[in-house]
Amino acid sequence: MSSTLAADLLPWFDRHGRHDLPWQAATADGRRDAYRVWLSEVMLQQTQVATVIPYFLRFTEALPTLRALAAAEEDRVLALWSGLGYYRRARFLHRAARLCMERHGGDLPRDFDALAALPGIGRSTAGAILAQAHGLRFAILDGNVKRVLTRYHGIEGHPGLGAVEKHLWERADAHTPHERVADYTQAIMDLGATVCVRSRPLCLACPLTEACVARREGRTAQLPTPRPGKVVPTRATTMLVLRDGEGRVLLERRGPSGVWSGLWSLPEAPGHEAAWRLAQDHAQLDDAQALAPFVHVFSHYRLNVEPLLFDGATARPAIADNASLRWYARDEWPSLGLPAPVRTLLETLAHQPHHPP
DNA sequence: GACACGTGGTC
DNA sequence: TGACCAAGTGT
Repeated sequence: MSSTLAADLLPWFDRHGRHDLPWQAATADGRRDAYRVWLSEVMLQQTQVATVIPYFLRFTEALPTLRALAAAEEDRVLALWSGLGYYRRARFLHRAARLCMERHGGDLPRDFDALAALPGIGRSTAGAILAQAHGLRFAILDGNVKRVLTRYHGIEGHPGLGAVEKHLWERADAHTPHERVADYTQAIMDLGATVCVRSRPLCLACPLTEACVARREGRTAQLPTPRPGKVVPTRATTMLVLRDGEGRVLLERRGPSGVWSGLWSLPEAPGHEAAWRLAQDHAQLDDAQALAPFVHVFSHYRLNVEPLLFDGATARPAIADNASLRWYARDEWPSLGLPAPVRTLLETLAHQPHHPP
């Protein structure tokens, strides 16, 4: 298929695109570091640029190369990811780095199939890495591209549906030019992020406005077709804050599956009674204090959390401090992979200690 | 194909 | 305020 989309888009990109994102820095040979491109693409999965930038800077400062990432402990990787969400991405990233050391001589492969075979790298991320780092002609199809293309072509149906997505991949591939592929993929994402935004797109500033079906037919507000709504369930849990006389808190490493997998979190129980029983397994205590309950919203359910503070606990050392259950002092918290609400809760508590009810 | 998987911003 | 969802992938 012949297309003027790329030809219309690239001049706009040269003037209005984003050219100074931290992962765009060129190496000495004018290329981009594949490791940094990979890391940025994974961090950017389902996550916006403004959120990612500080995490990216911190991560690359701590682990500047694929080799350094592969050599790092998983706990360290999760600590660097802490607060960014979708923690499985970090575990996949780490595992993939080690696979690259074993299988690919310490580099990311430049072959699409080998790249997409690595954990956490799907079709779009593999295409982005090959295009951005190596200038190879591969299409991407992320949320930005889906939004631009559904409007540009007037494509109905939720982009997450298989048939719609298949159609979009065909369009995405057809529009990908043979020259300036890295710039093109960045350009179409920039357009989606800054002009063809979800609500109130800036069509007057859009270089594609003349050929855009949604614009011509007045359907920009209806496209892309929203996700079919569904009711999210609500769950409840009691989180135990066991704190000893020195301000150390008992944390538990979560299992390999489910939410917050691999992260250090507070021990949980189904209710206050069970919480008391669990607490007494780990420490000698005299009293508990109910802290302010809060709601944490995940993508697929709401979690009502009732934190229960057991202060002045005396640890039973026979039980505590094994591989997945440890008392951690406050100055150790920054180096742990903690779920965002747990970090918030602990920091809030540390700032306001010893408040009787 | 449907669902699991985080968090924070927007309107 | 709450629904919606943002540079997706794996099961």
